[in-house]
Amino acid sequence: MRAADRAYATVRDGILCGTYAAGSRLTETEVAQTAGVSRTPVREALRRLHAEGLVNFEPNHGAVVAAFELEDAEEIFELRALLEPVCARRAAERASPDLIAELRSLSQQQIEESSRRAAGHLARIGALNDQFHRLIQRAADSPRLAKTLSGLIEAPLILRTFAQYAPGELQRSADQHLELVQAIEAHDGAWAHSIMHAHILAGRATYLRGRRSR
Amino acid sequence: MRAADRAYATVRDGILCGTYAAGSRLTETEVAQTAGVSRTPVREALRRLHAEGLVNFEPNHGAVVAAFELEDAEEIFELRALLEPVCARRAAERASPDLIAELRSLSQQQIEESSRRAAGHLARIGALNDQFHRLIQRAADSPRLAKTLSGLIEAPLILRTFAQYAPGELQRSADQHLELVQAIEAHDGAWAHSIMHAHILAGRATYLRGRRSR
DNA sequence: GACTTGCAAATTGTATACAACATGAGGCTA
DNA sequence: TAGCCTCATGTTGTATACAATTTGCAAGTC
Repeated sequence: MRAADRAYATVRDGILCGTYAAGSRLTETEVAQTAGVSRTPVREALRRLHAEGLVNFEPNHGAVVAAFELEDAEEIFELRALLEPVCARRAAERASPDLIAELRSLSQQQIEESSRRAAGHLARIGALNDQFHRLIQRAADSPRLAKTLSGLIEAPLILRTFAQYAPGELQRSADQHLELVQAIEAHDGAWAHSIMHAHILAGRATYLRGRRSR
Repeated sequence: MRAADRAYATVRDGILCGTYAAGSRLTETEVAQTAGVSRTPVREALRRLHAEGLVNFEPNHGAVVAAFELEDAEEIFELRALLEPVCARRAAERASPDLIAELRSLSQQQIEESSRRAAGHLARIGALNDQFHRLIQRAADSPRLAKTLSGLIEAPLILRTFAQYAPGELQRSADQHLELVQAIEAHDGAWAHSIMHAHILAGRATYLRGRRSR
């Protein structure tokens, strides 16, 4: 693994896990020591994270961990509600049987986890959810769409902290994934578009409710 | 100006002007010598250009200038047709009188240039067009939307080479800009959305026709 | 004659040393 | 005492030296 990748992973994980709090400074030297590399690859990693919106640069003051306000969350959900349905429609028009099978498997695992609710099910569901959405992106076969969305998917990993699922919401989310698989299998772009749109808006509502209750 | 910025500008201009042809390699040493800086800022510049989609990295083989195929153009127009209308709608809901005045000024200059057709009018119109679209983005006040679109606006600067305007198309484009200003001034989001959508699709048609005629 | 293996050149990746710049504290002066 | 100036410190920005990896070519062998 390249040193730049190690530095990138170190900082990214630190941000997503909350080790690096929003607003805290990331000096190159400190990150370099933490990751066990020199400053050069650290600079590359920080620039990459900046491009992804996870850190900001204050001029001549280095990098700070990006803070996500309510406004940012609204913006992110608005863009996802716009782009992911298009992704789903393209996926419905293009997906191969193999890929559909994989999607189905993911959504069925998610349904199981959602009904069993065994220890650590939230983390596992989160991972399954990510995999599902990324697979849809791959099926959409649009590099620029995928790149745009990846910057919007990263952030929710932070936002997720806020999500407090009401009874039934986990189940609904999993059910929507399954319905999306059916729409894609039927190569029905409009159906896929609609259900994905509803899915994102439902997620938005869950997030906002969770946030208000703090 | 920082060395990294100089390196960035050097390569970017080279790509947009066609000095660096699509597919050609960009070795760090060569770029460093051309820009008159060391390799370190060149690396940063190339990474930035990669994030913007203007260059690609072949593993352990350095950077190559990105090539834009018909497929890429289709993808870019599809995304612009999706995002720029939303931008216009947001602008209509938010724009200040000052900003509207600026937009009006730009579109009127464009109308003049389009009817006079003096020497070099195509270049000037291109610049005015860019300014106009970027100003709409600023009015939309959505950093992530702007960032996403900037990566899609860069590419058309290359694609523009293909554009061959039929008589009246320049005039129509300028007229659409003016109508957009009116929609924004009326704070009519739906109107702004519609006219921008038509505007992008018209641009797409012009591009595709120009491309086919080669 | 074709394939493999080893070497050399070139290029990227990394580390470190140095320069420039901004910042903040402390003392000096009015 | 308030304001300003100076200097020390820390951080980023840049250059360069070095390491590691790859690629193409050539020579040797089967």
